[in-house]
Order: sequence, then C-alpha cells, then structure tokens
Amino acid sequence: MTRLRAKVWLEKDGVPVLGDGRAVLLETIDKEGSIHRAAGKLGMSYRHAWGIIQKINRAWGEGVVHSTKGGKEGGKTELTTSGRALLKEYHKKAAALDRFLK
Amino acid sequence: MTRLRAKVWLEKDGVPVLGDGRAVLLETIDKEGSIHRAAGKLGMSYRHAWGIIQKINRAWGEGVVHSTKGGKEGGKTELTTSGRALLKEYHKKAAALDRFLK
DNA sequence: TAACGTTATGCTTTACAAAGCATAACGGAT
DNA sequence: ATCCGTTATGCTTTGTAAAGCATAACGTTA
Repeated sequence: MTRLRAKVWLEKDGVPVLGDGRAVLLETIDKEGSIHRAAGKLGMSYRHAWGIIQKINRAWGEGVVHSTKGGKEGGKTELTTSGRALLKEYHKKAAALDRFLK
Repeated sequence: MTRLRAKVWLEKDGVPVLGDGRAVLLETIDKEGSIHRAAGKLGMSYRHAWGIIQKINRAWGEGVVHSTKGGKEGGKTELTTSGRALLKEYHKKAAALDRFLK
C-alpha cells in the first residue's frame, strides 16, 4: 500500500546526463537505427528526441550517437562506443539500486 | 566526476506522498510551530507551503498537521501523530537507501 | 531531375508547477 | 473596538519542459 520509490540518474560534474527516460531513448535508437523511428515508437516528437540527445552530448562531453543524412533510407543513427559505455555504466549502477529497493 | 544520484519518495496507492522537499517542510513546521514561519525560513511562499500540505493530506489520507487560528501569536500549526509517523517511515527507508548509494 | 525518408534547427503553442497578489477570518492583547 | 500575526483560499503571473509546426539539407533510387 505504501512504498518507497526512487528516480535514478547519472550526473557528470553536477549536470544530469542519463536517467531512465533518456536511457530508453538511446536503447530504442540503437534498436531502430533511427532517431525518427525511435521517437515515433516512444510516442515522442522527433524534435524533442533530438533536443534530448543534444543535452546528453553536452553533459557527457562526447557524442553518444553518430548520424548520417540522405541515402536510400533517408539517413540513420547509431550509438557511438562512448554512448554504449554510458548506457552500460548507468544500467550497472541502476540495477544494483533496483535490487536494493526490495 | 560521474556519479549516480537518486531522488526518493514515499507513495501510497501510486500517489506521491512525501519526498525530500516535503519532508523538510514538515520538519521545519514542527520546529517553528507555524506554516508561515516555516515557509519564510525555507524561502517559499506561505501559499505554496499550504498547498503542499493539502496535497500530502489528500495523498496520505489523514491530516499530517493540526492548526489553530487567532490568539496571541496569530495561530500555530503542529504535526499530528500521523504526520510524525509518516516522517519517521520516510526517514527510515530513505536513510537505508542513502547508505546504499556509497 | 524528381521523389522519398531522415537528419537538423528555429519558432510558436501547451501544460503545469511555483510564485506572487489579494482578501477574509480568527482570537488574544491593548 | 482596534491591532497583530497567522490560517485559509481564490485568482493571476511567471518559468520551464514538452509538443507541435515549419523548413532546409542530404544522398540514394527511379
């Protein structure tokens, strides 16, 4: 009936980098290979998804995705090595905390 | 440099009841004996503090404070037994999680 | 070269929390 | 009866995150 809940996020130099929502966005981009499709799948505007990625990049100091424009499919986006490392660090820490919340 | 942070709160039936900000407000009211002075001390409008208390009451199902109007001092507010119990439960759980975050 | 799907951005509109403003009520003290 | 400090609320303004709208650019394919 009454329960403790927690919202968890990674910070770098006091600036928020990655929380649950952002992590899901990056994962969906990774799966879909496109910001556009990821945003659609998550019911979020492309504009907003793109803005979030800019924020992550600025906070993290390195690009978490690499995009190309044009071509057969119109373009694509994939996670950088740095982006994958970030996701991994977040999941590792967040999972430990989740286990603790029981 | 990069660090995991968490915001913690108590929920009842899925509705947020008490987080860090609200807990500090209740504690300050307890210490000051007045919503008005507590709000001032926390740099928050009385109006806002009052609104927060309404939300806590609704979410928690019981009044967390008891107030009286008028009189020598203008009025006063103190925590109810239920309010103290709520604070205690929150602190107990939140403290355990804080220890974990290291 | 025209079409297509996506990346990339600027600007406007919504949605909502917090702040701020205003006013009534209360009851002891003067 | 008046003053004072606080409780109690309604209404308006501000600030900020998200949504929405519009447009340009890009490179393969038909």
